[in-house]
Amino acid sequence: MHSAKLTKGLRAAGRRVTRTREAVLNLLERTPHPVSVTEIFENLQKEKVAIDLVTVYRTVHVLKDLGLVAQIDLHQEGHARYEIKEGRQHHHHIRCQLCGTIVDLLLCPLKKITKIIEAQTQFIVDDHTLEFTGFCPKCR
Amino acid sequence: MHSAKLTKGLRAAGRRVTRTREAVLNLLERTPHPVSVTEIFENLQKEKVAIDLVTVYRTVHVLKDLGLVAQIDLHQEGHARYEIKEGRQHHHHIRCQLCGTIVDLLLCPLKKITKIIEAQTQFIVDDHTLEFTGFCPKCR
DNA sequence: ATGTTAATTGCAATAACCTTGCAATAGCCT
DNA sequence: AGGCTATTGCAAGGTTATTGCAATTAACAT
Repeated sequence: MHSAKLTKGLRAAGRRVTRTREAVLNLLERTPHPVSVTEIFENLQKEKVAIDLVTVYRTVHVLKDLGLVAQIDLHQEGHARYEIKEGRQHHHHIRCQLCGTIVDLLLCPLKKITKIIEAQTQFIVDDHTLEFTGFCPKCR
Repeated sequence: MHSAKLTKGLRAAGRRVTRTREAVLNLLERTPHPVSVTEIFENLQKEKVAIDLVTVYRTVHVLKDLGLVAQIDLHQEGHARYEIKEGRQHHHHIRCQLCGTIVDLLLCPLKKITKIIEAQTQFIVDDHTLEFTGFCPKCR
């Protein structure tokens, strides 16, 4: 219910540990898939946590800057999602085109590919995004 | 300067061949990287093609529905891009984090992976998106 | 504990991107 | 050429995200 990483990170950045930051991070820790700002806001409201939507936007930015949370932009969704980074290995997602269910993929086939791309393009590769879409077991 | 595919596709869908649709498709055919709606609009204005921004939005939707154009959503850009599909093989992109340059990648390592993912998740995989980010030769 | 200082919050307003409603325009068919 | 109706331009509206500012509150010193 209380994150040492959060306190440490905020302090190191000259920022403050607040109720809202703990509430948002805690919600993300309990949520097993990437969630939108609106979903964070609505879920906190259900739990009677008083927070403004704007504060949620600002908070996910702070958590992202601290490296505690990752921003996930799924194809054609029109809004960002966020998921906890701490304690999770690098992974990608697959999303159902019909019901919107998002499932984690625990493999990433791109480590070897990166070197090939660097040789081909003369870029230094820093990051990548990968997403699959299709039909989930219920909708197929 | 005139696309048979466009005429054929539009007719088949009970739609009309118009000056603006030809102008947008033609611009995309001449542009070697994915462009935003605003870029399409500005480039056409430079070429003295009279067209409204709203019409550009509507036109890229039509071209996408016809399968002539692909929508590309790059990570954290906040707007869609579009590129010509006709005559181009399946590919992905790498984008420079500093100057924004987008370069095509002519390889796709995901065909084999798809089967593994289908076995793992019980999804039927329909599509995927892949994007690399990093630093281009000029900015590295 | 209490006061001081500055980061944070909530609210309203604004921005960016995209869509919709509707009258005027212009393809397309006969 | 004339008529039907898809398309366009303009204005308005929608959604997601950001910014300005006064009120609040965390953090620190006394």
